[in-house]
Amino acid sequence: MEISSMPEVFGNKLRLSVISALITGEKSFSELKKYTDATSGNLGAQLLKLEEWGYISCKKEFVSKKPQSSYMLTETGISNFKEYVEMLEKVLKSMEA
Amino acid sequence: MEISSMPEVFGNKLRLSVISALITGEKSFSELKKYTDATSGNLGAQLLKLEEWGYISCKKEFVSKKPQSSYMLTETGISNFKEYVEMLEKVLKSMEA
DNA sequence: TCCTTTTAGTCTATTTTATAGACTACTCTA
DNA sequence: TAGAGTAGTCTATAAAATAGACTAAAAGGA
Repeated sequence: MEISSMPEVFGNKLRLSVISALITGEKSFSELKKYTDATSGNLGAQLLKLEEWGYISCKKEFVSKKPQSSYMLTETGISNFKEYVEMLEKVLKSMEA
Repeated sequence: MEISSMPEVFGNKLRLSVISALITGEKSFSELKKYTDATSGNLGAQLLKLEEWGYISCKKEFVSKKPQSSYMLTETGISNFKEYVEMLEKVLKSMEA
């Protein structure tokens, strides 16, 4: 991956926080809100983008009649994140060389 | 470094491109312009921010009566970039665990 | 029954940031 | 004297992020 083709998705702190939160497993809207300390509006907007870009998916269920949303990273999301980190590692190494 | 305290500087593709270009050595305004394919206005604005945040420094000289600008990463810039990459590596590893 | 809490958002207005490109300024070369 | 190269600045516009008021539906307690 070239830095010039870096996906837009990584250019935002909140989106990176969400990715970071979900990499260890699925989380609900409320859990993400606590973890990222974001407002509902902003979190909702960034989750929508992440979903549109195919980085996360969302499962909505009712558990004992309570709504239970569950956000998780997709395979695409994980592999693109890996690629991004590897690209940055390469940049760093190009200095050491 | 916590992802929540990720510096704003890394949240922009052009700024990351500039850092990536300078990590192998100093470059002029024109060289950065070619490398990043940015417009003058945008490049100028982002260079100013990078300088204000202490990530780059600029040396201006006249070499055989031609202006010769020379942008380079500061120690702070390099170490903060390292920290950023290392933070992302940790996030990735937390998944593999 | 009515009020509050929990869960999960949406919607819109505002603020912030990024971006393009016209313009300035100086020097050298043809 | 008219470009071309170097190095930007300035301003208007566009795009993005952000806050927070608002909606909705069910549970649980007074």
